[in-house]
Amino acid sequence: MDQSRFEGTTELAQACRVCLCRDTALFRDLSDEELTRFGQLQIIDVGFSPGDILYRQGDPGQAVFMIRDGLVKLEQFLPDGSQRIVRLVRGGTAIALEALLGTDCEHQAVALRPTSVCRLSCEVLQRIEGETPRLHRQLMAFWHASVAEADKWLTLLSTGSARVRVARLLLLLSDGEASFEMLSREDIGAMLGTTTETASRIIAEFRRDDVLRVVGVRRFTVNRTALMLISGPVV
Amino acid sequence: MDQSRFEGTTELAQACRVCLCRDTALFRDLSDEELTRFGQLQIIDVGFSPGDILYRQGDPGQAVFMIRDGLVKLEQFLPDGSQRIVRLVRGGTAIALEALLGTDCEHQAVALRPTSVCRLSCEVLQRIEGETPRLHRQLMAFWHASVAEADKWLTLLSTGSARVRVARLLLLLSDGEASFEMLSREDIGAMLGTTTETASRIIAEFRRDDVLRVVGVRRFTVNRTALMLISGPVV
DNA sequence: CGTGGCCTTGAAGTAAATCAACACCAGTGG
DNA sequence: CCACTGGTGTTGATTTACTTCAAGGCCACG
Repeated sequence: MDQSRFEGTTELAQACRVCLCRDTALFRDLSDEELTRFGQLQIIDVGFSPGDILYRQGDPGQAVFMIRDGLVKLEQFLPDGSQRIVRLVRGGTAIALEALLGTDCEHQAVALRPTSVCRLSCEVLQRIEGETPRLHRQLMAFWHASVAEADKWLTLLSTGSARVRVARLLLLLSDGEASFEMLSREDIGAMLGTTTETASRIIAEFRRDDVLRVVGVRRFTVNRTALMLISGPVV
Repeated sequence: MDQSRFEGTTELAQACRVCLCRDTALFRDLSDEELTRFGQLQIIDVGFSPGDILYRQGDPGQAVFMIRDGLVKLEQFLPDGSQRIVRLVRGGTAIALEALLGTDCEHQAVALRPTSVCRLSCEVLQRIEGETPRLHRQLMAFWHASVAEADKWLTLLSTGSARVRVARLLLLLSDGEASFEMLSREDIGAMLGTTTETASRIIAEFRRDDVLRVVGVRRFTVNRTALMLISGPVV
């Protein structure tokens, strides 16, 4: 928030035309004419550093956030103060969609890596939505992605032994890339529903067994086939 | 499926006008005129008995199901054959929403109690959607409900000790009603990510401690204050 | 050169899985 | 009617997995 690296409303039709959003996201289906028209509206480009809070649980929902690049955790707090990370989101994801329904924010969103975001004010989105039904399909796709991701976390990251769950998480984190930046043990615990100690122990074990290899500060490569063996008793 | 108790396409504008859907659900915002118009379309009223499968994971998504009454579990299978119940849904919920996006069914839906359902074919819904933007808001509300429920399950039913999770589940199951019908220990295990034995042991313990009381075959009443004490170290 | 934050590790205790047996009941067929 | 069966729930004994509590290491940072 306070540590935002850049922020502005400058010529957004222009910005969106070139930015990632154009290809992957919300306005993909809009014509150039429409884009130009909406460009006048309040769409704000924001940057966050690791640890920055995009919004807090219970905040009035006034905007949807379109992640352009980076990594963000969505966490929920229980009445007793404990917390659980319910999802990680990367570039191409829309979060705080509940704002469109006038609901308060249901999660706290915290950047885990340097992250750039489009902040789309709700009123604007609702206006656009009324005018261009094509946006609906896109919005539905984002809703769908949220549900699918939530279900995936439940089945993959909350089922089975801690060892299996860590393996599955590492597979997800390392997906596609050659190496990846490890998260804090505390976050891993909060994602898997374990203590930080068990997360640490299992990761240490994976390193000893050469399933994980250190390639830099907090950077690792994984042995995907080994992880798949651990994660799924595929018989 | 084969055990459907009733099924038909009879005068649906009429049916919807009187059925629960009218008040709680998808077409709540439509005018009578619109309802009549859509009544000609393919909306099928189906009944299921406990154990019946509404649809299977991987089925081509051709329809959205609006639960009118009853109880349905949504489960996902892991490659190794194990499974996890990701949500329970009751009357007033829409499921298989992913069908609207042309995706295959992501869950298997199984009735746990006698259940009545409106089956809304996708093409129809999409056509209606194009004509009446008001339906969007309603659809978004259903998407939102799915995400919110999924997140709730993750935070409440997959976090903490088995005892705490069982307590939270019982609070959810008994919500509002004086007594409720207990689910099989196997299903409870599949919801909480435990074995059936631990589910059984904890429920037996709750009975011994008078937190649960038997009031009929598979029917129980709960001591909600006791459960709340167990479920949340609310300090 | 401390200091604080994160990670690791150990030892001990506890919670849950596992394996196995049995009770209970509804349904089935003698 | 009884004996048999399969499904579901309960319970016990044992092993294993995880938490808890505690200590110490490592490293970035002031």
